[in-house]
Amino acid sequence: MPELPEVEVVRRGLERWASGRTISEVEVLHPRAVRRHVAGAADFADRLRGHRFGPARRRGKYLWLPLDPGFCVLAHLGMSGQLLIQPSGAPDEKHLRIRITFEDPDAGELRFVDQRTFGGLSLHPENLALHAGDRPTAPATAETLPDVIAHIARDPLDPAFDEAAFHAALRRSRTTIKRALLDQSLISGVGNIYADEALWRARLHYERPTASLTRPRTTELLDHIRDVMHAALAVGGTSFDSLYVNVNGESGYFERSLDAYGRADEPCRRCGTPMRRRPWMNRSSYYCPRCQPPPRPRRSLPAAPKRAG
DNA sequence: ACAACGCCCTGAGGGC
DNA sequence: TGCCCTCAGGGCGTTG
Repeated sequence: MPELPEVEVVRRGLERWASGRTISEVEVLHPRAVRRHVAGAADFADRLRGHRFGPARRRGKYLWLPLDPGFCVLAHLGMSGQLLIQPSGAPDEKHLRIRITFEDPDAGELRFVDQRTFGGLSLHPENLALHAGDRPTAPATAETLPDVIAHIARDPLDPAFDEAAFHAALRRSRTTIKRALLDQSLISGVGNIYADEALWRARLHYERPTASLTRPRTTELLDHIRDVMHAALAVGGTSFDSLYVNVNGESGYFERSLDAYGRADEPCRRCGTPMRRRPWMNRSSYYCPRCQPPPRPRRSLPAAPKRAG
């Protein structure tokens, strides 16, 4: 389940093994892998052929490689997607969906492998854009963004992440904290696993109303998100120094270092209380019932917080 | 406008 | 052995 740290590791691998290469051929083996490319698989292949990949970029869980100025190939790994560099002629993976070969025969080939087909590749214009979450008064940056992900907010590791704007959005919103963390238009790169980890570290229950968070609490939560992501990056970032673009969503970090996710009935690493799993939004939330007590129910539906001045 | 739900998809694993 | 059910869940289109 690739979240920001895993996707960043893939970006680094692409930067090393794909950027600067010129594409010779593209083979789409499953149409669903290019479903976001509305013009279809043949058009996708035709428009890539002969172009050269620029530097690998990332926004949240999205990756892209610029081609000619003005357009780019965008990738999302979904749940199970992998981008691999394999030697030419290596046996096809069972769930190989797209193969991109390079003019340099020694460069191997770039493969998109995806069991569950939630991920995919597509071609898009790349525009100068005022990014979601940016202050209108912020100085214009020279950054460009694929048009279809202009709504994706910056991630918490981005130096330009606007913490004040994020906190203001939390105060304004009538939702709960975990929903907000998974809302990629508010903050990007956080998925179910890192949300549960950061909430455990911050001792916040997943149903805590966002409007009740103080600014210091928001800052603390963001710091925990950054810490857990940096820890995952430190582990995952070490294993891509081969011909593989490491993509495996399971960076090894999972088994060893998770404090909340997947630990139902196991003792909380802080207080020993058995951890709980609760069904939540067609998925699961893991938390410690003692360290992360549920918020007290409101007498009535909370009105949007009004603050004078 | 905003919040929340349902669907897309495949394979692993459990129960019987 | 095999069948059916549940679970994993990011993002987007639809509904409320």
